[in-house]
Amino acid sequence: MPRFYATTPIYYVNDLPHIGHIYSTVVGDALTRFHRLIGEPTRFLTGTDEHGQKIEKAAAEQKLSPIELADRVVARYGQLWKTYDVAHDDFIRTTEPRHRRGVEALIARIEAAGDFYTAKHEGWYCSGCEVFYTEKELDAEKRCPVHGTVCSWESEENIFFRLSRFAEPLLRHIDAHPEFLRPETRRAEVVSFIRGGLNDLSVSRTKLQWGIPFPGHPGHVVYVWLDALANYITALGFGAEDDRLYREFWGDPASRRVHLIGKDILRFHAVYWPAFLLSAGLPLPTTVWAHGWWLRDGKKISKSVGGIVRPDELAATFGPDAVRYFLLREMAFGQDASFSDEAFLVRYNADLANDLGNTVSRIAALCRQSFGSAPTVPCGVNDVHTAYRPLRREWREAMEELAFHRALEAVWKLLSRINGYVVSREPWKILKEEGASARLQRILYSAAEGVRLTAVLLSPFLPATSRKIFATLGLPPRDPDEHDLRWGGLVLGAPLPDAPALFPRADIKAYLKGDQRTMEDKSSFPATSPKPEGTAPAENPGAPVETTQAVSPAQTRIGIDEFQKVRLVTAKVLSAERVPKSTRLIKLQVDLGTEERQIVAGIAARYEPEALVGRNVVIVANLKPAKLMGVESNGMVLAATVGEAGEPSLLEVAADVPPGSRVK
RNA sequence: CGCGGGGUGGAGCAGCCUGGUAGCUCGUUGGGCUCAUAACCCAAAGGUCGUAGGUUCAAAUCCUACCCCCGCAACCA
Repeated sequence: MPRFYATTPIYYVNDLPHIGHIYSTVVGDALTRFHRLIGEPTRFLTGTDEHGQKIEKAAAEQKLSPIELADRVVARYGQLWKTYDVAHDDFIRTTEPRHRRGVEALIARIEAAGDFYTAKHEGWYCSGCEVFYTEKELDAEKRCPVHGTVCSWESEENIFFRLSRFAEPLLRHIDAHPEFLRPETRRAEVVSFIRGGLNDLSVSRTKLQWGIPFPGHPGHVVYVWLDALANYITALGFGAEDDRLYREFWGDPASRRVHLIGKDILRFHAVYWPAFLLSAGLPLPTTVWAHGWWLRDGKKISKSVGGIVRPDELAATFGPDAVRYFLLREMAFGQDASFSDEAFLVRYNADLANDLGNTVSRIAALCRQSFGSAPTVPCGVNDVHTAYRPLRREWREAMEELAFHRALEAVWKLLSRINGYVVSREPWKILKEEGASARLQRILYSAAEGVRLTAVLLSPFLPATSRKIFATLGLPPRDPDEHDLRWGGLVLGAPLPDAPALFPRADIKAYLKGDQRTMEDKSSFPATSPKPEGTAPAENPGAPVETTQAVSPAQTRIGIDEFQKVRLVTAKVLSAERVPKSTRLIKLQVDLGTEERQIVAGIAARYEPEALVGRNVVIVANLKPAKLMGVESNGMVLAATVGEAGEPSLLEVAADVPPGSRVK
């Protein structure tokens, strides 16, 4: 029996979980639940990445040791996966001894293959990415392409991995295994990246302590990605005395090994990781599946606007299964999708309340009214049964392609057939006319059995709901197995408990209105904590969408002394012009009374330069100078940011206030 | 030539890899049903599949060029 192994990225613990993490994990959960359901020995792994500079830093900022910080975030993940009914078989932390042993074993093999060498490494280093960039990859200002922060020229003695050796083997592998990189567009991306040439990769660091000591090289710590990627096999016991799981789920050529990742970490999984494995002489993953990103209302959330909490709130109000459903149904797996409250609510009502919930309660009620129990006469030939088989195939084929949205569509077709069947047979009329006849028994058996099968097909996606439906039909509420996929699993004459509605209809208008209020309430205090320096959403493993869910609990107030460090003064705009080629920036000359200075402000979206001249504004006077688009800015003009788009609205000061007046 | 995504009935999307009657959901209209969560069922209206070429017996799908929109970054100090 072929084995199936799926992994999520391991999540970086400098940040609390957000919808991207939830998505990757729910996808992995649905996928592995499916494989378990069809009877394959299956393993699902998730975990956390706990080493690296950023963690050291983030921990220091919160006055914690790195491991304390990690423990906290891990606990949070634990709760979250429990809430979302995630049935992972293992949770790996890169700080665990078993992981370290495995990494050491992996490194030993690469070492033995002769793919490490030591050299002095100089280059442009981004502390955010923990990566050296080539001249070519940076712009004229030497800014990191991911973070946009300026990289520094660093020099250190490093251990290098001969990545360059693997360009050809990788291309050959990709070519020979169409299923290796999915979807197709990602594959093309990787091929062109490899064709562009691979540089050897520095795989050790001497600047930090928080990592796995590099074997045989005191003072060196293993590069976080080499460390992190190895989790996929260390969690299976690679390098341990008992490596049975490794041999079964990874070492066996017949096993399927699927990495689910966000498209932002494609390069690491499609190039570096396979290269490490090739060097070590180990099997490669069968598939690296890069999914898209969740966008908020069609756009990524602006950093300065502070985003709005959703998944948490929606899960609390409508249940985690509703969120799972939305995530899996709404995204065409592989592409980007948009998360909006309205879309969520529409799906919730139409699919979950009307189609699924109503059908379940409708059939259960019919049975209860007719027989006071489940039907007592089975039926093997009917429209529902006829519809079921092809739909089950459709469901299964979609799942094999990880097309969750299509698999769910197939399930909903079944629901539709059940409803159609019931309407055409009008069991309520039969009950009046002939009572609980054998005919009525057969009809309701067909419908109820259809509902049971719906619950089975649904179990990978909505495990809790599936169990509830089982209970409603008088069956033991458990996770189904492959035998349950066959027609005829209903228990005849089972007592039917009174069951509350699975998904009570939502009043969309009321919700959206009430929501507006909570949004405003929330914005009245700072919802986002300052991000660790150099951190951008894009570098988190998983699909990064920022929500304030990723907020640290520290909403500390500051003392007056701290506030007074900021020198706010009024100023009069002398002249204003657009910064060439820029869409948002305006260059201002302002009069501070005692001096004149140049400030660049990102307000062009709302203000015409001409309209600014002569205006009194409030500025931060003691801000470090910065260059924006090559133009120097010596201060910051204060403006309110309005709405999700963050439109600027300048602070007004009465015309008779002289320039240079202190604001406090 | 910065990177990426997209342009398919009123809205939101799938289909494109592996050419062969254009599909789903919501909405609209008409009808049915009254068991069920004002739910469910049936039917109808509604589409130059961004544009122009090309390949082909056949193109939403493959190729070429172009247009437009969006995200990211460059530019929120």
